[in-house]
Amino acid sequence: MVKNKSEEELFLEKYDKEKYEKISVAVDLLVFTVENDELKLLVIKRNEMPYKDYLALPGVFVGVDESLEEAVKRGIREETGVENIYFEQLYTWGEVDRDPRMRIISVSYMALVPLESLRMRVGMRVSEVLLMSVDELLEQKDKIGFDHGKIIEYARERLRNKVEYSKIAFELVPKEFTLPQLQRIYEIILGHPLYKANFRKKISEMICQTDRYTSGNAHRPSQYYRLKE
Amino acid sequence: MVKNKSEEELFLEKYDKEKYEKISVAVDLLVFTVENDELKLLVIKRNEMPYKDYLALPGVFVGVDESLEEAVKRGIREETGVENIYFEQLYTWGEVDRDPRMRIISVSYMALVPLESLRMRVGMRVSEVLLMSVDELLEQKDKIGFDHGKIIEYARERLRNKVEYSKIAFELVPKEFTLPQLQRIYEIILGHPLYKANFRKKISEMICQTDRYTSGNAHRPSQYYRLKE
DNA sequence: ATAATAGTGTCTATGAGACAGTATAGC
DNA sequence: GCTATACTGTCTCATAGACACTATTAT
Repeated sequence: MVKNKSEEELFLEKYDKEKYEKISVAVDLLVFTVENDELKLLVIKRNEMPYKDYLALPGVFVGVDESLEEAVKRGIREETGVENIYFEQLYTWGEVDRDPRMRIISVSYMALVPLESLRMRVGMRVSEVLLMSVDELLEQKDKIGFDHGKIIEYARERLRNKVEYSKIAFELVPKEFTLPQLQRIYEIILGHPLYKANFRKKISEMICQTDRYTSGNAHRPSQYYRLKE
Repeated sequence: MVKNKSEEELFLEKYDKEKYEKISVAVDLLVFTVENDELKLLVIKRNEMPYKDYLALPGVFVGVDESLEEAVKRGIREETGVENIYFEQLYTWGEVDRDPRMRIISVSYMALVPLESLRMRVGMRVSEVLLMSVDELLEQKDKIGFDHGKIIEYARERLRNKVEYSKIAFELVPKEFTLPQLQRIYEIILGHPLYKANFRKKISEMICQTDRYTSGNAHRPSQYYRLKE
């Protein structure tokens, strides 16, 4: 008796045969920070083929006994030395030919870290890690390897959107911050200036005062705040 | 005589083990539709261990030579018989123990299909596919296998959010639809009634009239519209 | 005419945006 | 007092929400 195989059955046969050729899974990291009034991203300069001398996102392969989040934490630790920073999943990229060496599906994660935390770890790095302006990066996408240019664009867009309706920007300032400082972060991410009074009204319910003030500047000092709760 | 294993032997053991233990990648499908004034989801009743007799999301493994999107299209075709429906990536789930058989990372995709398109394909299905109310499903999460209950909640939340700021609800009605019909879709997804006049103002710039009207009802007929562009 | 649903006009409260004003430090 | 930046008050306009009203079909 001839039985028609379902597509799934046929697929599983093929799948079994190609077991040795299975898909690799990686996490790609988009570590953002703000430096010199610019949004910057942690990238590496590749010193191997493929895409030798191109820029690329740092990333690690996901181990069989490792969750995606564990892989992300490990990757962040390896590339920056910092721990316990904010991150969130962005998108999963699965085109067949996105890596010429082999089939790699990559789950991208965006991490935000205040420059101060990153600075503490400067010099610890082994491989060639750079902080580059996101605007400049996206102006010369031909220097970015793999599909990472597209991923960076996606992340920047997500960051812009999320700044508007979430508290994500607070991840880019120290625990205590001034409002002009925070406003600068918003403006840099959004790419346009904001009105002081409106900005303060908008975030007023998210913050609470401290009794500390800036000092040493030839103008009125500004008060330090912290995130509420 | 006890013989130490050669390096070659050890390597082969390790290689073999890793070969077998690599990560598998699947796509899980959340096919939503609206039936009888309820938001419904396509689920399957499992007839195998693990989670035999539990409900679960349909899904397929991603082939080595297949993109994520190709896998999704294949899965949707296999489970519903329909083609060319809207879908978008939701989230990627990567806990180590989420499937007791083996390490599977699953990329979840949400698909929306008007009931009319689904109806055309009813009876084509092989395995046991059900259309179940999302509310009822989430009230009895203990009957849902794997981490799929969590995934369904995530998807429902995303759908709710996205209805508010996108044109996603139009994917659940036929190409030509009446405004009361569309409003009903919005209300079902959001879970609360809307004011007619406000609803119409809000979507007025997304739609354009046709010259067709409903007929045969004992009340004023309603006009058919279509999505602009 | 009535019942039932389709469709519209408009008042109000809320919030975003724009701008002008006041406050306080170092020099 | 001057300069530079911090901080605040308030007007306007667009929009979301609430509600009352009119319109059109079959019976």
